[in-house]
Amino acid sequence: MKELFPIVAADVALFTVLEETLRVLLLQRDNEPQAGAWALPGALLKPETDLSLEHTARRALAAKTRVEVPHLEQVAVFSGPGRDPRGYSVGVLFYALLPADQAPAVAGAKAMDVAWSDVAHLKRPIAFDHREMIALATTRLRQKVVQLALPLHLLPAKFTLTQLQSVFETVTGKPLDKSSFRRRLRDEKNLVKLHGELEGGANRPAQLYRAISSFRFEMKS
Amino acid sequence: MKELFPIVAADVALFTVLEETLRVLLLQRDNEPQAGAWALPGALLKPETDLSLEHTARRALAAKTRVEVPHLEQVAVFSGPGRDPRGYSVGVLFYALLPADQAPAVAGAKAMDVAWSDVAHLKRPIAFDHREMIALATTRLRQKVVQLALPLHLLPAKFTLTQLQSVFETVTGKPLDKSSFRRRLRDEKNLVKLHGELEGGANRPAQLYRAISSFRFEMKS
DNA sequence: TCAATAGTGTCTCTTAGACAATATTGA
DNA sequence: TCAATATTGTCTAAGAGACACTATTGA
Repeated sequence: MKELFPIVAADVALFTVLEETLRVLLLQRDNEPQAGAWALPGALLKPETDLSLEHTARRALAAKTRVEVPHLEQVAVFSGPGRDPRGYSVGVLFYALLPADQAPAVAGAKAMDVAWSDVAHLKRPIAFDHREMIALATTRLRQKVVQLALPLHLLPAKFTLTQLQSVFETVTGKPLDKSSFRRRLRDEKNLVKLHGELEGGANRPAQLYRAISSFRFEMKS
Repeated sequence: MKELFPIVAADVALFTVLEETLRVLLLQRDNEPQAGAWALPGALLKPETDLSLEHTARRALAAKTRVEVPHLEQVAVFSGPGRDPRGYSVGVLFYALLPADQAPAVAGAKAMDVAWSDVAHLKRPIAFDHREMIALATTRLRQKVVQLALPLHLLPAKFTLTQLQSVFETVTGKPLDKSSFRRRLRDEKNLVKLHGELEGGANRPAQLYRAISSFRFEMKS
């Protein structure tokens, strides 16, 4: 009987950048199956309450997190009889971006079962097919950013151009020329110069910017 | 009770190019709900037999079509309580490409309930949220082609460069310079020159090409 | 003044687009 | 030869990357 209805779930790859590294949020599973292994936050679809699978995804994040993520995007659907021992399952994968300054609020020092893992070196045991999910979500995020979709959702509301470039380089994995990068930013007009300044350890302080209010994290062409 | 389990289905936007127009395959519904309206081919997930939702999608095409489509790709998931009056539904949308020379085999003159509709002018009544699905699948296809993913699956196995350019222009909706286009084709090496020739109504005959055997319809960067 | 980082200017090389010139066929 | 389309070549302009130069701060 259970075979007639698939399990439907939403899983979320929540990314942030810490220490110049692209990281994804993992939770250690308490229960079987795969107790002890690390998994993406996820939740089963509740038809009575969820207006869509995006709602399910947000609910999954809210359950383990206190943070509101601004950006949530579909990546792909994974399906099949062998993904989950509990039965035929359909898993809809999303990805979301979290500014670095909010990352500590998610994985506080207290929690042993929450981790921001470097996507390039996933050393923990990963549950189900979540390793593949992380790889695909990472690729998708990279593609978007390479096509010059500004990953502003990974930055705090106010940021310097150097910080923006650093996030860019971390996500894409490639260095960028400062001059060209700033030329591009000037031409597209997604940024607004603010009139306060920042830091300056022992050097020239940097201008702060914010995104224009209508900014959207979208493809270009 | 039915509320606890969502309906899970795969729908396919099958594209081809006829008369310099990008077209999508529509079927007229026999049964309620929405009898008489036109819908994308689709099928319910059968957990007992479908190894994945891509299988479900292929099965949906096979049911109304005799054609094997080479290329099938996920677009997005649509979900919610209001999409289908039969209950909460989760619909996974795919798109597929069919060479123009195989299009007649699908919608033969006999069938009144099969149509290749111009995606730019959908005049028939469209069932459910399939109009939105068609729009999204079209956008996705366009994006891929704009990024110079050669839409070779829309062409017969052998084709001329002029035919390829024409398909390109039809899908993207924009004219292309012949010289630049051929330069790009030469640089990427996805085509093989054949040594037979074609037509020539009253003019110079065109060289035929085919895709290299390892060709894949993928993003560039 | 020095170290360190922010910000700007200039040069070159690649590439896309415009457009012209040549080639080849049947009628 | 002519009409029609295929194929190739050349010029130009915009953009990306390399790299150097100037600016501003605290120590």
